[in-house]
Amino acid sequence: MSQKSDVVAARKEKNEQLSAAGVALFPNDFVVTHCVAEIKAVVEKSATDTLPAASFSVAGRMMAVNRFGKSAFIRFRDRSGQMQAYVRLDKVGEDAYGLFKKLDIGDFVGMTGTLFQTKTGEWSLLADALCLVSKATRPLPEKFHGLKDPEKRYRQRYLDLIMNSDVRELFVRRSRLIQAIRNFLNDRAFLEVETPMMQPLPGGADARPFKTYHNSLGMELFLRIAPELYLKRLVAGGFERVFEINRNFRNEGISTQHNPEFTMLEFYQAYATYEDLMDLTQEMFQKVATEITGAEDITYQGQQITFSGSWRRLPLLDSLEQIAGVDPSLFTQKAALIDFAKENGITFGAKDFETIGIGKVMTKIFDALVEPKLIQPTFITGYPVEVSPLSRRNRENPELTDRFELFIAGREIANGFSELNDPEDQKGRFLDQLKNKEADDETPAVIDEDYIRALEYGMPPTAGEGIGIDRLAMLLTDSPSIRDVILFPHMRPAEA
RNA sequence: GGGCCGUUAGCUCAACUAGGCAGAGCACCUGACUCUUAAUCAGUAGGUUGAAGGUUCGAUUCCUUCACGGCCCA
Repeated sequence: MSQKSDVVAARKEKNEQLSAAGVALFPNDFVVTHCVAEIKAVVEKSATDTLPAASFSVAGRMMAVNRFGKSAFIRFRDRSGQMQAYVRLDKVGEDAYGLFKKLDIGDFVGMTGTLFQTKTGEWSLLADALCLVSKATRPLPEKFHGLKDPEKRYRQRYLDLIMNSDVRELFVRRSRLIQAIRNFLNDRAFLEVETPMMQPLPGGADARPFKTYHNSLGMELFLRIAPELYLKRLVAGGFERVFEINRNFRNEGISTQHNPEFTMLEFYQAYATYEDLMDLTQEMFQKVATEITGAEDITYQGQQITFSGSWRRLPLLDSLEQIAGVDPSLFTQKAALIDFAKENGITFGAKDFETIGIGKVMTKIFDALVEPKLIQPTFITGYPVEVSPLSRRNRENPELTDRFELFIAGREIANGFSELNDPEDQKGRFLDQLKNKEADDETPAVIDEDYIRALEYGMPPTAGEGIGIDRLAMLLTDSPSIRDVILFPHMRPAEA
């Protein structure tokens, strides 16, 4: 047996001894009157030379103990912070001190006492009483180096959170980010809704879905790849401003940018256009960044990024010309454009090569040569109809759509467009999509007729947008990997 | 899917280059200590070196396969 088991076995034996001596290992009757932050606030308010006479009852996890025989310092932590307590035999008495001597780092203790200042000036709790609140049977990782192994940090996130305060703060920040977005949209009369995660037809994006099965209905269902088609049904239903912050599932590769399930904000606003949403997005990011980081400028992986001011808006074709160096005369010559792509090391699947449209070639070139260079927030506009099956056509150039994507730090962060609300055009686009779809049995080869029907009842002109919350969280927490901003990133099962 | 790197005590890491008894710090256990904060001092104990196989008198070290993870690429 390993040492770990020996430590655990030793602690279990100790637990039995404590139980036999009448000590409850997991009581729930300790009454907490203050959290650490509240106690610290009391200290702040008091005159420095006045001892607050009040008594405080506080509970927390023991993170470190310095023992001196008949007294000891404990560093303990609760949700609000960490502080120190001083436990003395002559204050807590023989029984409590005897119990305390048997406690381990990692245990939860409850203490009642008054405040005093140590020789070094640190305000500490002088315990009058101490009890065990919850016993830890496994030892915590080492206090100084903590837990570093990334695999263990992701698999046992609870340990990561116990040991690494920066991780704890990061996830608090993520939570605040989502709250800030929610407030921003609520303030603008958007209604938060929930739409199906399990869908009979996976739609609203181009991605491979996860399949599942409903036993009593005897039917196949798909985890959603996007909520889009349902949210627009709601707009047709009269909810003119809706949003949803929830999980999407895509059955594709895993990387520092991709987790199989990820969090997406989608919102729809009737009587708005994609241009309105660019303004709104800019405002949202500026407000949220200020709220979360305290400034409109951030540093991401060593790069200075500023959200302030008005962001660059660049048509896709112009970006290909200016940043990728594509001669505009190629924009109408598919073969020549493919040659350009190949010269630049862009590969096409053999099947792709026959059926690929010129719009798709353009976006491939864009992905390879333009996207990585868009460090400062940039809206790329005017995507080809071919790659935008749900977007409204541009009035002047019906081969392009009224759509934008937002890029920051070389990554796609958001995607928005004026919605296509012409049911005939929409149906035609769905049918085209179906025609060009690679033959696979992953997804049903049928179109979402009910969505078409909803459009046939009439949907007001609307603009909608999706924002990747995980990627935004990465930016605002300076995290290199999406796993760092997802509490439980997907992992293969550990070896038995 | 491909390339590179990693996996050694509960945790953080040595030992591998050039094969020769697997080590340290912290944690644990025993003892001392009533102002420490990586407390200190003394002592004890803790290992299937990710798994399987191969080469060898001898493998943590070299080779092969596999598992899991990290980074990069597709």
